[in-house]
Amino acid sequence: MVDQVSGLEPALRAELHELTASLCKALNDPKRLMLIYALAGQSRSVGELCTMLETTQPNVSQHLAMLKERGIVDATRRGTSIFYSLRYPQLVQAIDLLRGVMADEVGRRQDLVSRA
Amino acid sequence: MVDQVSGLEPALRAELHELTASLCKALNDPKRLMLIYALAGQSRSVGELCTMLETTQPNVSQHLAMLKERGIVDATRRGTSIFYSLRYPQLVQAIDLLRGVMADEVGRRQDLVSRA
DNA sequence: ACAGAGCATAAGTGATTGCGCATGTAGCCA
DNA sequence: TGGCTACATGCGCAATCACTTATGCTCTGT
Repeated sequence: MVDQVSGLEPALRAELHELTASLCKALNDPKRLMLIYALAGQSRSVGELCTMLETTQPNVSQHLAMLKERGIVDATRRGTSIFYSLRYPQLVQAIDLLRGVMADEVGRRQDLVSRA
Repeated sequence: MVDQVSGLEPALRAELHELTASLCKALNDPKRLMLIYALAGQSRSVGELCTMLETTQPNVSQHLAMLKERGIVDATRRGTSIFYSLRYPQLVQAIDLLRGVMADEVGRRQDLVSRA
């Protein structure tokens, strides 16, 4: 896929990077990542998510609204509650891959420290 | 890995999400994504990157500094130039995975539009 | 030592972000 | 209908962001 990207017109390539950056922007907040992992495998109501994240209800709703805008998450009403679910479960795998890179880097830094 | 995450103490889990979010923050800018893809497979000088990104030299330097802080990128001096390279080539694969999710979502939205 | 090339850094600015607080809205039950 | 629960939304604030302009630093060649 890298070769496909480098073969694109600069304008198209920039647009693609813009889209990808928009997705990454949804992932650049710890609480949103917690939300995504909380929704991995099962849908949950806003109240449940508030308890899990230990934060206020408006705060959770705002983050959920952003994830919904980007199509990352789906909302369904059941009674008075609204249940959210992940639209793309593969997203969790992608984040895990990023986390793997991060783990390597953390290990490298600890090596540097212990060697000092 | 999801199960490993969900088995962690809440505090540790939050810290891990903080680290991952820090990495995502490095990816949430189109120009930084372009930098990463420009460095995929070969190292490049700041001047080269300025030409490729069509932006000013301080701008590129600032983005590179941020990527370097997070250990995403390495810098080596050769003469008067400084060459940057990707420290974790797997990062590109991870971004490609994210891009795949994005492509699915774009297709879904186009379906919605054409159906209206 | 000096001039210039290549890059980093500092300061200032407008725009965006996450958050708390207050309020609005939709469904359930008496 | 009224009141309650569950959630969404609007507003204001402090913090952060990306960018431009100006300046500093580090090498190389003379």
